Amino acid sequence: MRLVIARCSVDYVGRLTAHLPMALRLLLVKADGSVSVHADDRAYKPLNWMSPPCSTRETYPDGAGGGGHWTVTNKAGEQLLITIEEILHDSRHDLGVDPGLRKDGVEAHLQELLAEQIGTLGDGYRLVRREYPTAIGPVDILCRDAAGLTVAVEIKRRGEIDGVEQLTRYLELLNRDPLLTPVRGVFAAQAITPQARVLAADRGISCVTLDYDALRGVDDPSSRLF
Amino acid sequence: MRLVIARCSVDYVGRLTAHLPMALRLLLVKADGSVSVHADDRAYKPLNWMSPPCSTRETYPDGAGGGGHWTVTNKAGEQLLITIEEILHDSRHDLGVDPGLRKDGVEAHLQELLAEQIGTLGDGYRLVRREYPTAIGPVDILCRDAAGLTVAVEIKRRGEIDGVEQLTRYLELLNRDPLLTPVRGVFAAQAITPQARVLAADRGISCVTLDYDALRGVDDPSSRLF
DNA sequence: CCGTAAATGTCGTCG
DNA sequence: CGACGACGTTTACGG
Repeated sequence: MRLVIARCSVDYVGRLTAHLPMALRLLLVKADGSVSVHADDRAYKPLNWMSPPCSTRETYPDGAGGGGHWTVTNKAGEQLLITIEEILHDSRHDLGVDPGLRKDGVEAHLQELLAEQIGTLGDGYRLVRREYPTAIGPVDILCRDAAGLTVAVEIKRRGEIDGVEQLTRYLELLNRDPLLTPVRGVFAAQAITPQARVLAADRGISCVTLDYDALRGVDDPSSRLF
Repeated sequence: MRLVIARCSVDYVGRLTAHLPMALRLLLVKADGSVSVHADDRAYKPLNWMSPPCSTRETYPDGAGGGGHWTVTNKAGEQLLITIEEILHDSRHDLGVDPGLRKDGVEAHLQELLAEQIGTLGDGYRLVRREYPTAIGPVDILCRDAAGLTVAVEIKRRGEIDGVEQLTRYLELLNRDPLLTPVRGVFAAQAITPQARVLAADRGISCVTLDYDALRGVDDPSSRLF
């Protein structure tokens, strides 16, 4: 990883054109060749960047002390042009390969847990399958209730209006299948906004709030007392 | 801006829980107090971060040379806990305020171009107006076809399912206006996904792919030969 | 590699 | 402050 603090201007020509006037910024060059330009605010987003794979050509017409140009190019022909007036800091550091991030609490995990414990939705529920395919995308969970009627479940971490819309589209399609219809909808999330509840009720979709810790608790062997 | 290269492990507890095992990484502390943790790959996204506003508490129990803890907290109570084993580099740089990015547009430009060249949609089409107002927001373009029937156009750079939903809502409203009904829908984008096409067809909405260069070419004076 | 959905999305704007 | 839509979205996952 190379860290450069420099007075520079930046031009990006690619999916759009963008320009940064001359100012002091951090140039971050990573081991994969990627380049990002950071201002002194906003944690997440660089002002400008080039994602890997890409390559950089550096030129310093007036020698090592003077200004220079970096031209960063990728396969698609997108370009990041960095014009450097002055370099205030330039250091390199070998970090090695990162062991990577372990996440807990995402939607995929919720889906796994609910599929394993489909009885959470009601007694006698049986799983048909996860990621049940339709022409407009997979339904999170398809199952049958105690009466044998089909139920489509959409799972979100946060239940908002667009999730209800998504489930509505699936239900419309699924209900055209004579082998499945009538298909009922269940909207399951850790938290559901009032707006989403109103829309769901209007569409005849029932809402279920999921207790992540409870679902995980039943599943996690380490939490069992016996 | 403060740049720290350190052997560290990181735990995030907030909207989810995440853990990074001990490894060499870049810690980037910006003037707004934000903190991000970068590995030596990927230009855009840090491994972990805390967005501003947030505050950091640093403790070094064994003195300046030894390991330490950074606890970064925000208003919502989310926490980023950084355990530092060793610091290899630590520098501060005053960058000042950035003049900011100038972008040269995408979707707005597409809309202008298509409005100017509404005949792209078919012979005899006439523009009624851009940004035609409705109760739930403006329709990108309203026009009439050769037969004088009303057509609502939704324009996206990338045509996906959300765009079809948006246009559907507009059509529902517009068709309640006795002066306009029947209103037909056209979904126009540089590229349209298969599932968006399926949904559009299902809703009786036609799809048009836009050639940005061709639209611009007709418009751009610099490309004219005479 | 393409298509689709999730994201600690982030970041504007507008009510 | 919350909802909505755009983003050079980026990123992960499945066929």
